[in-house]
Amino acid sequence: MQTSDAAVAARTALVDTRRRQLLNAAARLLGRGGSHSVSMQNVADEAGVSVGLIYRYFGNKQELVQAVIEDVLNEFSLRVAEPVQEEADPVRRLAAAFAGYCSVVQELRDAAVLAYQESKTLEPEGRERIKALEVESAEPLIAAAREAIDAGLLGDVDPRVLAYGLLTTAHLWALKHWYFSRFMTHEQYVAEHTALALSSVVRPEHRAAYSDLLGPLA
Amino acid sequence: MQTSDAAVAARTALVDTRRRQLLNAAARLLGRGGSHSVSMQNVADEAGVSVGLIYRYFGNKQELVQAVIEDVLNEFSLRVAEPVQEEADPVRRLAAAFAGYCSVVQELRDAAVLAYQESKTLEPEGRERIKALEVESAEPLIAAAREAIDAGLLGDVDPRVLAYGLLTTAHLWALKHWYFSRFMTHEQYVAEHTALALSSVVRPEHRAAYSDLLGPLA
Amino acid sequence: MQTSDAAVAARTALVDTRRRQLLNAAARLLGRGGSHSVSMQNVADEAGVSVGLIYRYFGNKQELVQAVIEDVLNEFSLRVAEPVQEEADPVRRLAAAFAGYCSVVQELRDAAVLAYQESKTLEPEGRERIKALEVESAEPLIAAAREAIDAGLLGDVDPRVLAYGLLTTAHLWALKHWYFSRFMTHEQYVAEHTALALSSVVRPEHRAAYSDLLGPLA
Amino acid sequence: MQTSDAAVAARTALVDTRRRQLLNAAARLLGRGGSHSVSMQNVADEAGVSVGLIYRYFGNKQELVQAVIEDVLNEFSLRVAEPVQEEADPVRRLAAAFAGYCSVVQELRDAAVLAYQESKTLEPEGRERIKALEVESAEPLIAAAREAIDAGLLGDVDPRVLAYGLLTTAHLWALKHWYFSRFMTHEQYVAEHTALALSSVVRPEHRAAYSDLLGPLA
DNA sequence: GATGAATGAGGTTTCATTCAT
DNA sequence: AATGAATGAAACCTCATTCAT
Repeated sequence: MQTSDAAVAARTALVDTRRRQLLNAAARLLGRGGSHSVSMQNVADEAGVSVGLIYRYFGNKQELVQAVIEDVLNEFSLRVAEPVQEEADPVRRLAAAFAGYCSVVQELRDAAVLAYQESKTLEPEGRERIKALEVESAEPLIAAAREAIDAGLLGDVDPRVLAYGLLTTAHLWALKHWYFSRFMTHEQYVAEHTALALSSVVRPEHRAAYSDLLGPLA
Repeated sequence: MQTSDAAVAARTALVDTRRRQLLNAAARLLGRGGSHSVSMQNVADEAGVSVGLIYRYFGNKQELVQAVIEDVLNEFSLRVAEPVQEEADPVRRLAAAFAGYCSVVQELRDAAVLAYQESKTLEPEGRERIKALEVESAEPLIAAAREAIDAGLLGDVDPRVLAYGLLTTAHLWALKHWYFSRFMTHEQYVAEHTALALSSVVRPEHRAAYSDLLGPLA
Repeated sequence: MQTSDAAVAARTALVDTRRRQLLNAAARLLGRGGSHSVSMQNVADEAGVSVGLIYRYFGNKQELVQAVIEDVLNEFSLRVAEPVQEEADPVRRLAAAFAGYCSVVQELRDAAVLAYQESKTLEPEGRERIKALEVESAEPLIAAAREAIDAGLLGDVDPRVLAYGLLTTAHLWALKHWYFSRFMTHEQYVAEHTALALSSVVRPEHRAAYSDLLGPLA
Repeated sequence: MQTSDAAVAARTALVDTRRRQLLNAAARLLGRGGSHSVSMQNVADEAGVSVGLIYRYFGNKQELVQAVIEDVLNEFSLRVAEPVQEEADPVRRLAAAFAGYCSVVQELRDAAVLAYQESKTLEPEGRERIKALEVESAEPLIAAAREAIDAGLLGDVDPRVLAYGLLTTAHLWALKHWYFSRFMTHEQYVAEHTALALSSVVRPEHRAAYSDLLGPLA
């Protein structure tokens, strides 16, 4: 039936809208007051709905928290994929992916970090899913690193170690923002860490080609 | 009076013992079940004492949590100071300090990381004290980096950025231990990150002198 | 919208009902077992609701206790206003106001007195509000006394001293009810104290006019 | 045995000293912070002894509180007895007894009142003993009133009603001291209430004899 | 006699969750 | 679909009381 189809579509759309509305509200609260301020009542108030309604879209609080974290991790994957595809050179792809991570972190700041921390309170099953998503979100970096190594552009290094190091460096800004912002901007932070990371692995014979990324360490 | 003196000494010793007992119990719980599992009842049970007793040694829960975090941070400072003093060469001092951090992280693992995260729930005043301790615990690294730079051993880099990068790398093992332990030991992790960090900043003309630290990236 | 209006009205009514239900429960407990027996659990049980619900209507225990006391004081003001307005003669107005106080005391008995006593445990701000309400509730008595003095019906006396003396005399029945009830009824108590108070201040030349109030002391 | 006798005497003296020390400490706390501030720990601190020691002199907290109240009531009896004996005239004896009460109240202020209030938390048996003591402490007033009535000095009034009224008036200063002290001193308060009470009951033909007590109401 | 560390029941408060409307 | 009043388990904290020293 057409009506039924339309109704189903409308319902699905509403479900998505509501879920998004609630996830955003929760993320906003996380950013503002830390995990401590995420109560079901607060989420409801922040989203402008009733407490009861949350339970029509998320089975319980854990499911909501899990969804918020997965949402952030998905944002990472999405926001990194695009800049990566535009770069042909694998080293520049690596740098672009790192810059992508950094921009998501800068944007979501507290929410990004706090979402992580909350993960200790989740069920093992949910934790596994989050770990998987995290590994997945690191893939573009690992892939770029591996290709650069295979192309002989980088020295002998484990691509996973390199990639995770960059990923953590991206988060470091959110975690220690209170310290770094005393003496540098986020742009400087990204540039300096890009230079540091690349200068450690780019083979001497290719350094000249990336002098724009390596800066004074070229 | 001997008795009085002895009594006072005994009391002081007891206070210290109890505080340590409670801090350890809390740290153990943090490591096992995350901040979520640190209730006063749980700490009491874990320490084998009654709830009420905790309040003779810590004014309230926040004070206890604050003390746990400060305790961990002090442990960092202590454990890093020693290896650093034994090295004459500033670059090796940097490496030794990093290794010191890593060994504390390895030992306290979860407690180290989770203690940090909990800090979001503390009072601003306490947070400031923790930040100060953290900056202080990074000092040996920053000092070593600065001396190495002044000695012309390292390239042009901000010693604070370098130092905090290493500090975070040390924590990274605790945070992503579930990932890295799949394919490397903690020793390999330390060695590889030491090599990565140094190879990015040691001037080409001095690389040969540190080939033992730089490994394949030498 | 009708529904909305009706809903709002229903909610307001519910809020009022619940507050009253809880205030009454607390007052009942005060009367029965003293302030000692007013625990949130007891209030909840007495009112037939859950503990948590109390916190939807009162922010914390102090607010509840404060509200109970203010409620009693308001009852005094209300119950005294009416009989006072019906009397044209200021001396009779004074007597009517006193009788009004006494009847409230008789009805609320213990709650009335205990509510007072509890006030020592309140915040300074709340205490001030209670004092203000108390002074306010004494106003009708003071006003009547002042008019009677101005009309030359009473001797030279401070109307505030006279009024507060009567107010306390009213409370005295609640406080020492266990003593007086051995040998007199509440009606006799009111009559005797009315006579005592008036005979001390009514000028000799007007005593005859109030012989019904003065009784044997006329 | 002499030694034994002396030892017993010394022990008894110590017991009395300690009891007094603790009662005074408790009374001081009552006066300062209300019944709320009377915890065994606070009493111990205030008295400069350990918590455990209190239990060698009072079986439990209730016994201590009971003793504090009885102590205050005894103070009333003692302090009223003396001035009463010095007056030959029964009306002046009544006034002297009232003044005695007032001076104890003024001295013990809060403790006097708060001691009463606490009584609701005591065991029925203890309450009865307190009531008995209270009635007893009112005896001098009642006796004086009765004699004055028998001597034809006062009008037809129940001596118990008159006596208890005066007793409450004495307490009124402690209870509403915050109000009265705005516009009168304690001396004025005592004088005015003495005048009020006497003018209500002294027979017209004897008023002249007590014009010093009756003041402007003479 | 005296101490004060230790206990644990009981009080206040919060918050995830349910359910009648 | 949506509401929010109601619940009650569980958290934090206090304090009367005991007992080894």
